[in-house]
Amino acid sequence: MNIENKPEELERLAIICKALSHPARLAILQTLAQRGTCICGEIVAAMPLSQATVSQHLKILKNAGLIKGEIDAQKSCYCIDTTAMKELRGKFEALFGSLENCC
Amino acid sequence: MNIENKPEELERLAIICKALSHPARLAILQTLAQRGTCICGEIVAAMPLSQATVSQHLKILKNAGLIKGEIDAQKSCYCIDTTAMKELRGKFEALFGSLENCC
DNA sequence: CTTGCTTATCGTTAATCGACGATATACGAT
DNA sequence: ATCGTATATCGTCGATTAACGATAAGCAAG
Repeated sequence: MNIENKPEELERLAIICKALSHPARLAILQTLAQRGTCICGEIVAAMPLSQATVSQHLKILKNAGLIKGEIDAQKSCYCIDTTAMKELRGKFEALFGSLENCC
Repeated sequence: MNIENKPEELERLAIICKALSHPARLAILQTLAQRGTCICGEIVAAMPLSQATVSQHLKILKNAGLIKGEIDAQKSCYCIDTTAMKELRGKFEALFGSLENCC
């Protein structure tokens, strides 16, 4: 009776991991986690990348469900979606929860 | 006093996540986690991919440090590297450990 | 030493990614 | 209405990825 991830769950986890697979995006998440409250283009200022590139990374993170964003006046506010974080943790748990035996 | 990941740590985490960012590789890890003891080409049999492709995925996982492999006779044995798993968990903890405030 | 089995690597192709400049869109202020 | 600011999207291009067949390498058995 294994806690087994079904193919579509692996697919979903893979999408999340892909979103996490770039240093710039991790840096964005780190910034969001530190400042907690939403940030907008401060992220652009804090990174050595063009505005277009940062916006693209933000979109990827958002599409993966890792962050939420809402438009406030002409500024955009982003923050980490804690639900996704719990989902991530849960899936990892299901995958590697019971690993003790090895070669 | 933040528990902050340095750039090179983010880089390392990104590499791990990239290795995890493909369903086939997650499936391989799942198989290894379930069977626990090392497997070799059973993985190939268990997957709808060619032997070459599976071997490539195994190499990627190994390069990322997620699995260990050793050659036994003419067969190769792989298993999950629990150290890497702990590292992964630790880095996530450092990144998202303190997230409560949101927009 | 040759055959058969297992795994790794090579070479190729199509697809996707990452970065950026150039727009486009939205909106407050003048 | 026009301007300036903030953000998103488009189009492009070089780099990387994913998949596979073909082939190489290693080894046990005959």
